Amino acid sequence: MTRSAAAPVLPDDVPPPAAPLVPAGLEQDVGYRLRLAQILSYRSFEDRVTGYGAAPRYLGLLALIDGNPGESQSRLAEAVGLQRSSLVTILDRLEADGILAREAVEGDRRSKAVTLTDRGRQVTAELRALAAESEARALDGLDAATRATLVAALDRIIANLR
Amino acid sequence: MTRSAAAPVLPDDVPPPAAPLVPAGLEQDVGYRLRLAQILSYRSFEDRVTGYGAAPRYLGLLALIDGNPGESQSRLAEAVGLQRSSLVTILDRLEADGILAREAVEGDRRSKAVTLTDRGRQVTAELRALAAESEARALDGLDAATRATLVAALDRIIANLR
DNA sequence: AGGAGAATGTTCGTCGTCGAACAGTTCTTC
DNA sequence: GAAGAACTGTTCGACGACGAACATTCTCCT
Repeated sequence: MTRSAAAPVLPDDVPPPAAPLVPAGLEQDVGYRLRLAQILSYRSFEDRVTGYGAAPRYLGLLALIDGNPGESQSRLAEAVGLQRSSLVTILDRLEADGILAREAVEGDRRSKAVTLTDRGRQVTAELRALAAESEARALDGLDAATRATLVAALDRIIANLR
Repeated sequence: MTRSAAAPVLPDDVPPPAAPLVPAGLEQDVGYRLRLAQILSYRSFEDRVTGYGAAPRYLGLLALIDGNPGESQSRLAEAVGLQRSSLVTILDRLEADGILAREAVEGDRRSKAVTLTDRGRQVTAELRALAAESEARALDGLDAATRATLVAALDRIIANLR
């Protein structure tokens, strides 16, 4: 990073690529990177995908319902790290869009079983493919072993904080 | 997940620990984990720290200003992954709290140089210590090599998406 | 010079998320 | 069995972040 004493030959009419700012004292902080990586990753995915309404933002939720049909709203909320109350609005919209359905569950008249519709499953599948593309860009340059370590480490963090 | 044919010996009056739900098709997805880990990590930190007003939420920003005093709002916003317009409100409050200051920069009357006050530096230092505690909990069980790989991988992801 | 274009910080309307409350239902415990 | 606690989904008010505008200032070109 230190500019060598030997002046560069080419005229630097091109400004240096604006060395990324580094937070003092958080040089090794994981939380800081976690937040930044998440914001950028999310944005890059949403910018790339259009025409699916609110679904892309909630792909994680949709995949969760897909893999665990009939689950209650409470458990879904906890699994995706959202508040029960927040989930209500989200499910309202996705239900209005014909992507999922809330059905009565026999044996407990309080809770509702959340399920994907056929259309919901199709939309989820398409979004999954787009997410995979987006993720490939994000993970470019990381070999398989590093990716595996990354996934395992994140899982451990999630488990520690749950 | 399939229940073995051999019935468990102990009476399971204790319900199974509610096996965490897994999103179908995203079993290896990094974006999903990134978001979840970030939400939980953030929440755990904010729950643990009280009495600092709005500062904890913006520790990353404060550390950034601490390490790069005099930087413009635009560059700060980009570095921390926020919108320029969002940063205005945040800086307004932190400035009102006496944590930072916006000074005129000579040579460009558009931009303003953001700096920490003495009090701001002290608050940042205290929050940094608290963040380190919180992070220790999150990273429990990960050895030094794994942590280093994690940090490097996140840095790479951030660089790829920037 | 001088005018088009870009960059800076800012305001404003919109929307998503939270947290505290609530009514209805189920569980627990005496 | 009946009352109290615990859980379900829900509503409502408060607040944060966004995106599109804007006025001001700077830069670049010819």
